[in-house]
Amino acid sequence: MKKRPVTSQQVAELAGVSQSAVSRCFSPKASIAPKTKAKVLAAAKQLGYRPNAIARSLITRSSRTIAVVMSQLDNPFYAQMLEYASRRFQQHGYHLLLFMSSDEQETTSVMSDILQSQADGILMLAATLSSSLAKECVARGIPVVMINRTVAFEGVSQVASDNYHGGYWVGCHLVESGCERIAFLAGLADSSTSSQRRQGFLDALAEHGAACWAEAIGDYDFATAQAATRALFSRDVYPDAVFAANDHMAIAVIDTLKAELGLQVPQDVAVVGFDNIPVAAWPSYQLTTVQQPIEAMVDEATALLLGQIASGQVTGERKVLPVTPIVRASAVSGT
Amino acid sequence: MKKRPVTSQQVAELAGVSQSAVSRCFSPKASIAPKTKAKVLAAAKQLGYRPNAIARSLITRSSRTIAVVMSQLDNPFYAQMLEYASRRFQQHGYHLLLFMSSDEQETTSVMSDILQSQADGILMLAATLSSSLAKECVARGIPVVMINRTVAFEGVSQVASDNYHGGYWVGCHLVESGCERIAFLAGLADSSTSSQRRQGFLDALAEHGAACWAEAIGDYDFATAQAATRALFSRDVYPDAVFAANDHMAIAVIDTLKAELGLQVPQDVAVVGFDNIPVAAWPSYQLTTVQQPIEAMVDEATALLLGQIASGQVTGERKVLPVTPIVRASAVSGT
DNA sequence: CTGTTAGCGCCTTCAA
DNA sequence: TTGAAGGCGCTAACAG
Repeated sequence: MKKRPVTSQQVAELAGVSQSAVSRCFSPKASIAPKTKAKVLAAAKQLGYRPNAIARSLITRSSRTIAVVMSQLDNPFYAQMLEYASRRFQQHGYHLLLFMSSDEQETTSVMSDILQSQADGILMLAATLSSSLAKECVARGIPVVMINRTVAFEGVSQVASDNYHGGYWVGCHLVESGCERIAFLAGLADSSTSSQRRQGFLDALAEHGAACWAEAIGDYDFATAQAATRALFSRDVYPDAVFAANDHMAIAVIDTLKAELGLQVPQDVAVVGFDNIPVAAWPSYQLTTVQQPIEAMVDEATALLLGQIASGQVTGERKVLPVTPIVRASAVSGT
Repeated sequence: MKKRPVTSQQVAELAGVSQSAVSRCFSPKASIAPKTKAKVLAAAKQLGYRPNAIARSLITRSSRTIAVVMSQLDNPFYAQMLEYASRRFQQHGYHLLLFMSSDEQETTSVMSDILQSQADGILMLAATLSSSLAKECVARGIPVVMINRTVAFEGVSQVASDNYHGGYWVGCHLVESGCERIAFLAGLADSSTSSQRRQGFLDALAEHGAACWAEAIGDYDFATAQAATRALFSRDVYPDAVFAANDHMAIAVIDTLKAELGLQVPQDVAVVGFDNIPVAAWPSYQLTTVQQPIEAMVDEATALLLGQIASGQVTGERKVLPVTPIVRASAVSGT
């Protein structure tokens, strides 16, 4: 059966001091005589005492907890982000409460749980928030940082990589490589990442006097991207280059081209992705892509959250971090 | 600045009832007159009241939180598990507190945080616990369930797939396919998963009058597995089959064989993995493997944790779930 | 530096 | 069914 945990009161009795003396021994900044501290720690060890973080939170009004809302963990890009974020916050004495939410409706119910959980801050990884919910967080003074997603509301902070210039680079690279029938495979229709990458890409083509030859939607999903690829290549004249809005889909494109359509990459079709997930570097793919600075993005988000928590001010800041083109075999210059 | 949240006291005043009446409106099983409840809910909505879960936990002594300890999130197999587990617990009104821990030493410090967090249960995904720590959890009545890892201590529950028979099947399959120089690529040396798979595999070979031709260690890591592959194939006579202890490494083997060594799979070398991660099904790999029942494993772990939390009894149970061979092109019968 | 005294926001007996 | 009262385990003034 569940035993009642040891309390600071019991430690105090054993050590022959007051309960608050025990409390002070476990608060970094409290002043306590070394001698009493030793007595208390001895008693605590003997009883197996651990401070109750719940009780502490109640009075300090700080749970030292960050709620993380994610939409997909099957994309290694976001899995990496989560792992790094967890370690980062752990370093600062914060813990992550994980919530999965696929759509905005689910997010609403999840946010209710988050608000009750008294999380000190909210980190959204590729998940969106309705503006009414965002408003409530701001009203309550809970900082929210969104990574790679945009919300039309003042007060929530946003961290993103420079999707526009990433897309722009891809456009330039493909045109300069001599490609003439360039297709774009979009991610989720309503995601800012996909539309910004697309816009930069289209602008680059336009500046070179070129245009996008075909477009399709892959929803950032493997199977959907495969279907889209089949559609794009179903006619006699097909694209000689595909820019997929992320690596996950680019891999799907390459596999479909090679295995189903008997086409070579990059000889027949050049393929470019976005993210630079580990798979992109594998010998079988050698995917040319645009690297997002995962760690820098998380560092920025961490700083934003912790800063706002410390100051008690929620400020809707926007950070855009530079991306890095990675040229591999799937789309080389001069193909 | 951070506003003080609305309390049940304030709601009570606005509704003209006592604070305990408000409390009862937010407890499912409490009895309350419909009329009062309506008044209270109206007042609560007007003020934007949300019950404070921290305060509730303090008195109910239940945080409705499960601590999850993971070692690697870059292996999609465990990312999938985490996602599914999160949704599963969410359904039951529990939330996950995420902790990353690479080695047993780090686990020790992480466990200290977990114990303080008052988590109602602990789920370990491919992470190990020292027996002293396990002992402490049991002593405190906190149920622990480990997935795919073993600990030499009574009291913690364990869920695993049938690694032995999975390995056994692989051994049979490769011998029956006519392979004669079969190599094994181990995962982490001290992991039960790797050693059980190996044992089943060796037993199968022995029963067929065969033996393992070579062994190497890949630590469940991509780069290490690549290096191991180079070593295995550095001599004139090299293996005609490789059984990698998981898919992640099997993919590394295939890539290294194809890209660096100019060998064909399965014509020159048959390759088999373990897990059946999504990548295994991709056209470029078509990896023959042994599928672990992810959802069944998590369901089992969930049931064990919630059952023990409900009963207040921690019982060290062991569940072994059946695996499913998946034959794809990387190692077919009669090669 | 130490003990005493109030609560943090809520649940839960106990009477009414 | 409802209100009043007493904590849950701890931190944070305040005196001493």
